[in-house]
Order: sequence, then structure tokens, then C-alpha cells
Amino acid sequence: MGNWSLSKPGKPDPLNSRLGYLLKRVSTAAMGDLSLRLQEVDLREVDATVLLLIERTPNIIASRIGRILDIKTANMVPLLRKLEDKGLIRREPIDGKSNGLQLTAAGARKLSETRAILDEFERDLEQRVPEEHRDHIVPALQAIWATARRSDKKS
Amino acid sequence: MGNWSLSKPGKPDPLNSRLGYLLKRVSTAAMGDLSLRLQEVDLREVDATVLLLIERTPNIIASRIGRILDIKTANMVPLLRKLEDKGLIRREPIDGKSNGLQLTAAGARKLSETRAILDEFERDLEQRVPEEHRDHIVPALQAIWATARRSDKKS
DNA sequence: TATTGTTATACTCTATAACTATA
DNA sequence: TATAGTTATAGAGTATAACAATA
Repeated sequence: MGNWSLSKPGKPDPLNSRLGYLLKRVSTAAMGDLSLRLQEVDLREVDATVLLLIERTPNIIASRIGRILDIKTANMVPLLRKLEDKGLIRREPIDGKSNGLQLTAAGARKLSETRAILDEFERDLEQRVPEEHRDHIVPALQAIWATARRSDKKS
Repeated sequence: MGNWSLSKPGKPDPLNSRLGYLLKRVSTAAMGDLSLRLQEVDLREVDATVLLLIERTPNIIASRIGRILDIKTANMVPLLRKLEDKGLIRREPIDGKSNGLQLTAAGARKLSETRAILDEFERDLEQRVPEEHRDHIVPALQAIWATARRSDKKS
């Protein structure tokens, strides 16, 4: 345990003892892996995440998704249009300015496939963490995430 | 401890119980924070990292840095040129095709300032992890990183 | 033949600005 | 007045292809 954060004088920390560096490299590598896996369902990570949100909260509106995932509304437009063009989601007017988003039957089917990929990805990732650390990494990241200042609170 | 990975049937996992999702969000937020901090020395994260590598291994060549940091050699060119234009690094021919990279005096001074920022960022980040998890997160990430298939082995 | 370095370019992602219309 | 949605565009970051020169 834990003198990894101490640098010997003269010999500076190797990069891979820095939490910030590790977070970036591990995240990038993991997302690259996930992207490859999601090619099988022809979706990007963000598409999969949006489908998960729509499933979890039917009639969710675009701007709320954007707030949760930190996506500008301007960038939500082509994202949702592509999902709609693929027949995976449907928009139903809530009032004059908002559209509630729902999965189509095809979208629900696609999400089933996708969830299997996501779950396997998740399992594989967790198994690469040695047992003695495994139960700590998610709570640790959640704690960092919970203390990040950001616009929206949930998820 | 640890039933965060279990989803209740019907109620799917919230996103922020997924390791992959947390890695991405925490990494993005942390890098955004670091970018802001590095504005004080007019450097990006990647610039700071490259300066660290040059300091650690004087006469390192561009292609080796690219291999370590997963930066295509084509993209190393403008990166190094900018650092050279700022007077932070110097290139000295090793042979007819390679240039050894070194910090200039100004580069060494800049890196001192930069390292202070990096170290404070690191400390702040670590302190956001509850004590009971703190000694686990770096080893956990190192383990994931160590098992990522990639071109280069070190750092 | 593999490596180093370079130029030019394309693609993706994200950010910004201006705008319309509704709550 | 704030929110929802849209369009168009700019910028960064990254990837690809073609190339020259050296080990």
C-alpha cells in the first residue's frame, strides 16, 4: 500500500503514478475498447448512453439529456436526428416547444443488444482490477464525481 | 461495501454506478479542471506531459514521445514546433534523421512552475477521494492500465 | 526494410453565435 | 424572461496518406 504518491528527490514521479495521468490514459483506452465493441451494433458510446437515458426516463426531453451528459443542445440535434433516422427513437410533442423521447420497438431491441455489450465491457473492465482494490474504485470515482462542480446533479 | 454493481431487475443501473461511465466523466471533468489551471502557464496538458518526458529523459526523440503518449508522429510536429517557438525546448541532431530534445533554461523554469500546478492538481484530486478508498485508486487504475494492450510499454 | 520526420488533408467532436418560438 | 429547439459555423484534436531521407 500507498507510497506511490511519494517521489524521490531528483527522480520525479513517473507519469503512471499520477492519478490525473492514469485517469486520462485509462479512460481513453477503455473508451477506445468500448467503441470497438459498439461497432457491432453501429452505435457510439454517446448513442448508447442516450438510449439508456431514454429507456430509464421515457418522455425525457433533449435538453434534459444534454444537461445530464454535458452535451450542448446544438449538438443534441444531429445526435437525436441520427437515432431517429435509424428508427431507434421517436419524438412526441409534449407541448408547443418540447418533444418527449421514447424508444421505438426497434430501439428497445437495439438497446437489448447494446446492454449486453455494455455489461460485458463492464465485467471485463472490473475483472482487470485486482480483488483487493475492486470494491474501492467505483466508490472512489463516485466521490470525485460527486465533488465535481457541474450544472446538473443527477447521473 | 460493494453491491454497487448489482442492478435490481426492472430498475437498470444508474449510469454513475458503471465503471466505464465514471471513468469517462471523471477523467473529462478532471482534465477540464487541469486545463484551466494550466492556462496560467499557457500550456495544455499534453505540452506539460511532453516537457516532463523531456526532462526525465534528455535527448529523447519525438517518435519515442509519441509512442509513450500515443500521439501520431504527424501530430508531434506542430506540438514540438510550438514548444520550440516558445523557446522551451531545443532540438539537437543525434544522427541524420533523429533530433534529441532538451529543455532550454526557459523550458526548465517553465516546467518548475508547471510542476507546481500539476502537483497541486494532483493533491486536490486525491483529497476528493475518501480516505478508505484513497490508497486503492491509483493501484486499481495502474492495474487496468497495465493490462491495456498498447504499442509501448513504459510510462 | 524499418524508422524518423514532414506536409497536407479529412474527419470527429465540441463550442459559439444568431435565431425562432413557446412556457 | 427563461427555456427548448434549430441552423450554421468555427475550432480543437486526431487520423490518414503520401513522401523524403536515413539507419
